[in-house]
Amino acid sequence: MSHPNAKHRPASRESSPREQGANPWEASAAETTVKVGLNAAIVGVDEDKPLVMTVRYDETVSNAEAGREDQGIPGLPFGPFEPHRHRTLDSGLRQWVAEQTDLQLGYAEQLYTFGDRGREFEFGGGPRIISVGYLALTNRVSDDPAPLASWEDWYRYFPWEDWRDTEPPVLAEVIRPALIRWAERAEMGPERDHKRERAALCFGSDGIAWDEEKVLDRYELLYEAGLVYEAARDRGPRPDTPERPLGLPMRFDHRRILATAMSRLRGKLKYRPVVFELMPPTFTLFELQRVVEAISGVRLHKQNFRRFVEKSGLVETTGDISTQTGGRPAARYRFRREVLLERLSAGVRFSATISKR
Amino acid sequence: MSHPNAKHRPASRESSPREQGANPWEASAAETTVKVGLNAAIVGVDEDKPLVMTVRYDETVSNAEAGREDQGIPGLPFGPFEPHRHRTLDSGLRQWVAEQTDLQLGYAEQLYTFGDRGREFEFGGGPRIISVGYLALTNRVSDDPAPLASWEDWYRYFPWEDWRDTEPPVLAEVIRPALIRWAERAEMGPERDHKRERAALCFGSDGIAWDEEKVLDRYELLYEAGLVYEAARDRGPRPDTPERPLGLPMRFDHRRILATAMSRLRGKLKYRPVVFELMPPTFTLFELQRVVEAISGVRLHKQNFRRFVEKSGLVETTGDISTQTGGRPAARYRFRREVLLERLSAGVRFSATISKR
DNA sequence: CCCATATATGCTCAAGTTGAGCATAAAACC
DNA sequence: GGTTTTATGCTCAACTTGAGCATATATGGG
Repeated sequence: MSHPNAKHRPASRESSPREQGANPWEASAAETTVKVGLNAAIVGVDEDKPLVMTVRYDETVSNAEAGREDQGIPGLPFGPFEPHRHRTLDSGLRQWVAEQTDLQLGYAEQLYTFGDRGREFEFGGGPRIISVGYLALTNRVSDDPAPLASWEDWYRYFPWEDWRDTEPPVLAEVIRPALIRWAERAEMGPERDHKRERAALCFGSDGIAWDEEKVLDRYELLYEAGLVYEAARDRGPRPDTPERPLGLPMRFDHRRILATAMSRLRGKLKYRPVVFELMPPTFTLFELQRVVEAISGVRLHKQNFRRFVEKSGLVETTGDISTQTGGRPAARYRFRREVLLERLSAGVRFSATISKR
Repeated sequence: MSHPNAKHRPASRESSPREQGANPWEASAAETTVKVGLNAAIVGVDEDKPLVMTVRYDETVSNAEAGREDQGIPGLPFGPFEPHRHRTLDSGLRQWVAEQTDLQLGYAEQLYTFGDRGREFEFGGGPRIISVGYLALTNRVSDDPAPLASWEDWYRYFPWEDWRDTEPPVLAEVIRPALIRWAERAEMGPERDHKRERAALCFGSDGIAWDEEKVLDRYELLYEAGLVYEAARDRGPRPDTPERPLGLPMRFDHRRILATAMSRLRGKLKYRPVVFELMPPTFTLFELQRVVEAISGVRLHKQNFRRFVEKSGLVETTGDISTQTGGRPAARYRFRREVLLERLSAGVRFSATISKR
């Protein structure tokens, strides 16, 4: 049985063990040498559009490491960790981002380290590549980025993740039917049941609610079922590859890293005051709500949202009012940066409501 | 101002940038080559003792990479990732653990990837080493481990983390006074205030409650203040190095990885059903509570704990009763593994109470 | 100027959750 | 049989959450 929190896999001996008590570092250098890629999912919000920074390359990339079919497909800012040039992983990431996007990162946190990137790096014979993914947040979305860099609406890559107005039609029209076929291709019995259940858990259905935090699980399921471009790219055409693959693709495993970032951010929003990294210095409560909704992809109950935010102690009014709201003017607030040092630091709690606020 | 959730650091140009649009992988191999260490914090519980698997080495380790002063000091099971031998990071970890401890890992999750290990690896001139830390959970604590491996009470490494009976005396006797001196060594003004506040936040004090999840923050503060062995080992003696350093040391950065594991596990306990990985197939509710208390280091309210667990749907009774409890016999339960597939999956919620149950 | 329409903001209410403790049950030990 | 120990049932007040009603104050059109 699979485990949603972690992998249960018997430790098969892939080659012969060493003798007890040896120093594991004594293995020869050639066997232990790898390259480490640093990848940034940089997130911002413009009005009600969640944005991710992408980079395209002007040269034609031809070596095996760069992915054979990825020319022209944009990706996240990234570059190799260079031990002699970078003091830490973190600072290496910041340098690459600055060079490629002209953005000076503020908030950045490590997401995950991926060791298996499908198969695209297994030929070419060069050293194995490992990706360290980061999530970065910024409010500088109107600065001009470098020529090859640009902000993109993240729902272009994940159209099934935006439930703010309605359930995305692609779910009923494409995804759920394709996942049913995917399950049917397994032989009848526990495996088929398990696949069906997994699909229902990830994408919701009769009785199972949509969980906006499961972005990564959903992407990985679509990849496994061969419904995203990257699956065919990495493993050859699949039985059910649709004519119009789901969402826009990215280079390498960058869409997976973005999915990881979205999951983490949607989760963290609820228990840490991270939204404010995405806000301008002052804002109205409704602007704050729109940003939370943009990130989480669901609508919130307005009065309860303000009740929560006001009670939390995370913000204070500036005294100004904003009259550009289209209705009664709204009070402007600022984030109380001091609370980052207080024990109370809660995040922005919310629970989804059925459209309409 | 520091940020408790992530690092805010300006991206200083540590060396000259490349031209726009270049393929970052084209940097020469020598500049981008590193070694990756896989490290496992394997956790189990015996009665009410939280255990971590440690390994000692019988040979004298002499090369710079292994840490100059670490001979004889035990550490976590670890070994380098070997691309030709290991299919994934995960499977590499499992192999090393099997070889060094004779344990077949079940649940394992990645914790964090550390790129800067203090300074102990900066000389020697070999390739830079990066550590990927994992948290693993097991209930096989009574199996005999390999000769050089052994289970140790994790509070031997973190004596200030066990609040089950009383506030650990070392806090009032050693830690808090030393941290006050550490803050005083900063010049008067915002920096000193900030240090004082950070100490109070980490270790609690007037009005600020103990937060059992901040294990890593506390360890890092003690390291910075020079109060743990590893600080003197990595950076030379500090002004305030105590005669009796705090807790037992570990090799390399292994105590930091263990602290990360403890933080993650204490947090995750509350929202994912991970405790059950530490339990035998059947157990009484009080046995379950003792394990949660062992891990979290705080006492829980017994009636409320059972109310929560029963309501959660995570367990079902087996029909058996356990008569070895010292009092009225207790019903035995088993974990309903099915719930790992259900949407409801909550963790084990609790909040600390002031000793006494 | 008045009205329709927007958004902002205050307030209530029922249902559920949480923290704490009282009370009783059923073993073991003497 | 009484004491001790743990198990388990139950209550109660305080607080939180989800939902919606009502009022306030802008804007724009006639």
